[in-house]
Parts: sequence; structure tokens; C-alpha cells
Amino acid sequence: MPKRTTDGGSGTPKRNRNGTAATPASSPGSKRTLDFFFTNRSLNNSPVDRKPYQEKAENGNEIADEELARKLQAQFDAEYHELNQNNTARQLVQDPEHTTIFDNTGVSNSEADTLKISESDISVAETVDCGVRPPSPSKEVALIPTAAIYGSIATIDFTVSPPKFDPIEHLTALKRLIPAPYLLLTHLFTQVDATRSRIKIINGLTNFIRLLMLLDKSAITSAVWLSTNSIGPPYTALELGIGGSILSKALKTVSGISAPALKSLYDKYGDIGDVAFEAKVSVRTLVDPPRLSIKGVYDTLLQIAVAKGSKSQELKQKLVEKLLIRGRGEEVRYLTRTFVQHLRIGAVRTTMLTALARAFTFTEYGPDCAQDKLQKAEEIVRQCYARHPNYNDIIAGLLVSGVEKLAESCPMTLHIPILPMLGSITKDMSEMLVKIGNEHTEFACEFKYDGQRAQIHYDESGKISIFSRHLDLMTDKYPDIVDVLQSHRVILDSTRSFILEGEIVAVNEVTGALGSFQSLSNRGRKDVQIASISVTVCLFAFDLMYLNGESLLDVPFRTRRELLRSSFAPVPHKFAFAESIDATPLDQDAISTFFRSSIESKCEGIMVKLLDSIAATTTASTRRTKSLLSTYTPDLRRESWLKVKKDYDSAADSLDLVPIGGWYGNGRKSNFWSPVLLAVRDPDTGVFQAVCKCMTGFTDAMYKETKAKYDEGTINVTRLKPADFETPLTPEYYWVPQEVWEIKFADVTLSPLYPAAQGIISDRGLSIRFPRFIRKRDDKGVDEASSPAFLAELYQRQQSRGAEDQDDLYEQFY
DNA sequence: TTTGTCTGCCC
DNA sequence: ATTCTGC
DNA sequence: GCAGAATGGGCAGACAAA
Repeated sequence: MPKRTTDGGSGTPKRNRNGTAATPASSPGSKRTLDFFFTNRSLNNSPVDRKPYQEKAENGNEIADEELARKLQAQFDAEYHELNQNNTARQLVQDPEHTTIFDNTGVSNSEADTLKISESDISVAETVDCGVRPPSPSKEVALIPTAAIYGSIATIDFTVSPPKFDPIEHLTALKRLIPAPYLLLTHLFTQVDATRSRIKIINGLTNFIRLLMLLDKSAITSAVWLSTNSIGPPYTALELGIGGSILSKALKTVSGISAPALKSLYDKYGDIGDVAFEAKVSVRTLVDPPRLSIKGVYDTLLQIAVAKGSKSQELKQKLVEKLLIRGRGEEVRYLTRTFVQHLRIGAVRTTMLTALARAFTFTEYGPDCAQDKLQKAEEIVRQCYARHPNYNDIIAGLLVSGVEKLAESCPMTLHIPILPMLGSITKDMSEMLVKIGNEHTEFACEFKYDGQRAQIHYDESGKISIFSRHLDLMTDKYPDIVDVLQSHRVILDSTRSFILEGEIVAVNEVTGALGSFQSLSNRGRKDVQIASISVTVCLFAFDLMYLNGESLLDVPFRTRRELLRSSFAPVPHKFAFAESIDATPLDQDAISTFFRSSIESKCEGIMVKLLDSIAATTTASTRRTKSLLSTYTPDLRRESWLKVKKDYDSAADSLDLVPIGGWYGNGRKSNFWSPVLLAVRDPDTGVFQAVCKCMTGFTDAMYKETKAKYDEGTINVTRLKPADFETPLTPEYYWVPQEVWEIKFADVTLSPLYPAAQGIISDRGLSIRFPRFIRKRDDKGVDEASSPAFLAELYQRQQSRGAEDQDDLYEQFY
């Protein structure tokens, strides 16, 4: 049996795009953990006696080889029969052109078919097809030319500039592989993954789509979903439901490698896809399984997503295994990343839209078409996506009517959510005033409520849809909101259809006092019945994007707000307009007062929005390079509102915490400790109580410094939990307490997990919301770290907010 | 039935 | 959610 | 300034296991 070393062979990943090789398992026990992969705690029970990666993996491989190959072969055979009986027969009827893919010739006669495509072809497929075809008896000989074509895919360079990429050049050979092979997509991913250049990434996606348009149009949507870490638009609520647990079980089955050995691999690479790649490389099969197609992979994902009920986990795992078995080389890496919806190739949304726009423009006008034509196309596609965020419909529209008429073929539609306008962070009032414009700029300040954002659609028939910030449909979660709108005369008679936006906040039904975010999240989420609602809410409306059949997106905020206020009638404690004042930069006192009152009302701070569109000006007083927008156009400027929150301010409360442990990071941070476990210190007992993990706020320099200090093998780290540590979490290593880090946060929360300050406030401990590292406190020793009592005091101070009378008294006296 | 694990989605 | 980094 | 990546606390819901 050929000897494989762990780093040798074709399988050495050239991960990190920054050029640094994946950590070699040089130092004994170079390990990483990530909760979401090996969440199974039992794996952590005996970390100390785990052997170094090499030995374990070698052992695993030895077991894997021959025996496993036979096992897999038997499995293939069984599955071919199964598929023959079930899907393939159906496929033969529905899709006769494609049945020749894996036959003797490997030639498809579907050329004509792939050039004409109807809308239905690119919508979600109903048939299930893994891209698997029964092997024909004489395939040994016949597969050679096909295999050569697969081999030639590796020579295609997608990242060259579009004029240098001629899709037709590749067509003749690739046509024999229709439906488009998954390997083609994987090859694109590999190339995109290898560069950080935005230009090359966009080129890659663009040229790939250009090729698919000629090769196999029906694969475009599938490829786009697979490239964007999703399987459908968010508002259709398709969940894969695959996490580290199912994946590690599937990997174990497919590779024959034991769970501990897989964990070692994971520790080494810091990426599940890389683990799968490595694990699968060590598996040799006697006969290669048939190749995957793009559409086949996508359809299997859909099948995984719809699996529900008893034994569904098992079914999902089976389907995952099926794909993994059929995947080869790089395919396995990206299949696996797709399973956890974390492709990490540097192209998520905007990049894909740009690529779509360019691909269709190039195909229509040739690869040398004018720059402004491209730019215009990109604007159109981005705008259409912002108003109708569904790749199925965007691509269908592009195919049917081209880029220029996309707004008509893929229009803004009631009950399809639009992308939300977002706010950018401003540290304090003065930075906000600088960003907003000159002294004549008029703007609105609104309470930033601490609840859940909601986009509400209403049509002439009275149907209501409520969408979350990330465009998930949550109408079922808020039947009380629906009821208020429908039966309390909130919607004025003249208001026949609309899209409005607001914040849903927990409130005291009687007093109208605002509740916390934590209490809002105690509400049920699915199929909530009005009678059983325990957390009452109020909707604070703040914008109106559509009214009586007309879009208001290009209308200035001042007008939208007028229409909002004149189209709805408030109902106490149920429907209100967001608290608001209008101001100019000269009104600093009024703004400060308003900001303080927002905090006292348990809000997070304020949102600042331009009221009117400002004509482009070259006035020297404004330093802004890009003006803010008063229109509702997230496609033009995603973060055109300004967020001012108390905790952004440098004067905000912070904690001085002691780092007491760390986990290995992932991806970009795979060579660093991230996250880090932090603790308060009880000065009476000297005990360190865990408060939170922290992973943000560190510069790379800080990461390196930390890694050097708490390196494996130093006296600063230990596997065994020190007796004076109280933590429910098990980091990869515990750290010897010796530093104090300043950590900022938004709120103190009652924690179901962390033990800090347990017993002072309640039998639950305390934690913090949005922890981030600010700086090291070299001036402080661990005995000067924040105490549980201090943490509890912060919690209490925070709770006393909102009790207005009390606060006023406080201010009078101090 | 009850308890525990896993996942996705709110912020 | 927040934050950092490269383009 | 954009785009993307890496990951925070904490909840309900869906299953699996006991």
C-alpha cells in the first residue's frame, strides 16, 4: 500500500489566500477547535492524551483504504439500482436528452435544447437528480475521452479580463458534459479563492456565467445559489439544517476516519471544507463514481432542505454522504463549505450582481462593449435586486428580456421584501454632525428602539406580510401586529396598499413602557396564537416605501414621513410613530437632550436621517466625499442613515477583564487565538468567573502578540482547568491569568450560561451583549480587574433606566 | 414524557 | 450585532 | 468606502436520546 504522509500528495491545500500556507502540524499538537464543527463535547473529554495529528491520521488511513473501498463500491452499486428504479426512470421520461451523459459516448445531443430556455427551466427543480447515471457495461473504454474533457477543465482561466475570455473556445469540448458539471463550478471557486483581487473575482464569475449561458442555461440559477451560500431567497424559509454534527458524522462514514482523527484534521486546517478534502483524499475507490452536475448538487441541497420530521436528520446525513462520495478532489472541499453555507471565496452578493450584469451585457453586446454600458447594466441589476431580491426572478428576467428591461420583467412586488436601508456607526454627536453635512442641513433624529426590525406589506385585498431585517417572513410571529393593523383602524380608509417599516418592541400593555430586547426574544416564533401571547409589543413605524400602488423609494424622506403620518392612525401601546425631532447641526443642545431621553426610554440611541435630497455641492465646508441620501435606495448607498449609540462613545462603560483561555480561529484567523475567554475576578476569593468570549476589536498585530505570549508549550497555557476558574466552556487551552483587557459592550445580560456574578442579581450569572476588545490595560494587574460586584452594579444601573421619575430625582440630587 | 443537542436567526 | 483588512 | 470574513449573547423550534 502506498504510504501517504499527512502533508504530502496532491492534497496539500494552498489555503490562505494571503499566501501563508496552512499551519503545518509541526509543533506537536497544533490544534484548533471550533464549536460549530465538533460540538460533541465528548470529544473534548480527554484532550490531554490525544496523540499528535500525524499518528492518528495515519492510523485512520490504514483502516480506511482497501476495506473501505470495497464497502463504498458496494454502496455505489446498491445506489445505482435504487436510482434506476426511482429517479432515473422518471428522469428518462422527463429529460430524454440528458440520459446519455454517462453512456458510452458521453455525448449529449442536447445542443439545440440548451440554447433555448424557458422560465420554468430555471425555476426551482422538482425532480431530484444527483447527476448520477447508471454506468453502462462498456464504459471502461468509452470514458476515456470524457475523462480527458474533465481534465481539460483545469486549464480554463476564468479570471482573465472578459475580452480575453472566449466561451465559444471551450464549448465544443464541454458540450459533451451537459448538464454542466459541478467540477466546472468548483474550478471557478478554486480560482476565485486563490486571489484577493476584486477585479479577478468579478472577472471569474462573469466569464463563468458567460460560459454557462452558452453551455447550459438551466444551470445558471443553480450555480448562482451555490455561489452565494444560499439555496433560495430568504423569504421562502428553506433551511438546510446541516451543521457540524451531521457533517462530522457524514465525513466519518464517507472517509472511514474516526471522529478524533477528524478533529485533529480540523484542528490542523481550521476549515471544514479542508478537512473533508483531506479526509476524502485518503479514500481510494476501485471504480470512480459518476460525476456531479451543478444542477444535481443544487437539487440535492433542496432535497436536504425539505427533509422534515422523524428520522430527517438521518436522511439529511445520507444525502450529504451521497454527494461527498461522488465528489472528487476540490469538489469535496466546496461541497462541504456549501453544506455549512460558508463558501469563503470572497463573493457573496454585490460581486455576484456585478458579474450577472456584466455577463449578460457582454453576451449581448460583445466583450468589448463600452464601459458606460457596463456601468449602467450594473446599476440596473443592483437596483432590481434591491427591489426584488430573488436570483431566480432576476436571472429569469435577464434571460427573457435582457438587462435594459429588467425593471419591467423583475419589478418591485408586494409581498416580496425589499432590501433595507442600514445605518453606519458614528462614535458620538460631533462625528455625526460632521457626517451629516453643513450647518444648513436639516435632518431627523429618531429613537433607535431595541427590538426587531419589521417591513410590512399590505395589499388591496387586506393581506399582510411581515418581514425581518434579513428578509425572512415572520408574519406568523406577530399575529397581534396583523390584528392591530386590520381591526383597529390603524390603516386609514384612503390607504389601500403599502410597504412600511418600523421596529417591533416589547412593551408593557398597560403603561406602554418599553421592554428589553431579551424579553422580546422570549416570544414564540412560529404559528403564534393571539390568545397565548405573553409578551405584548408595539410597532413603532418610521418609514413608508410604497403607498397605494406607487413606489416611494425615490421620494425624499421628508415626504415619505409626511405620507406615513397621514396614512395611519396611532393606537396607544400598539402602533405608534417613532419618537422624533427635526434638527440642524446648530441644535446641538436639543439633540443631546433627545439622545439622553432615548437612553432613558431604554432605547439604544438615535438614528439620524437626512430629510431632503442635497444637490451635489462643492462647498468647502463639507469634507464628505459621498453625500448621504434622503431617498430609500440601499442599492446606491447601503448605510445612508447614521447610528448614534451610547456604547460607541469612548466614554461609555467598559469592563476590565482577564483573558483565561482561547480557541483556535478559523479561516483568516486560523493562526491566531480566536475567540478568547474572558473573566471577572472575585477579589475576596481570587476566583476567575467567565463572562464572555471575545473575537472582535483585535488587530492582526495584537493577535500575533497574543499568540506569541500564550503559545503552546509555554508556561502560560495549560490543558487542565485551574481550580480557581469558574467556566462552563472548555477552551482549547486555559491561560495563566496575568493580563487585563478593556472590553466594551452594549448591555449587561442575564446569562443562562456564564457564572459571573451568579447569586448577586439572581441565580443566573451575567454576560454582556456585543463584547469587543478595546485595549490592553498594562497599567493594571489581574487583582485590579473588574469584580462580579461591579458587573452586577452595571446591570442594576441599566435596569433602573426607564424608571423616569427615579432618574430625574437622581439627576436633581447629583 | 422529559431532557439534551443542534441549528438558524434575532440583535 | 462589531470590527478589521485588502482593494 | 465597499465588500467580505470572523465571530459575540441568547432565544425558540425541531429532533434525538433517555
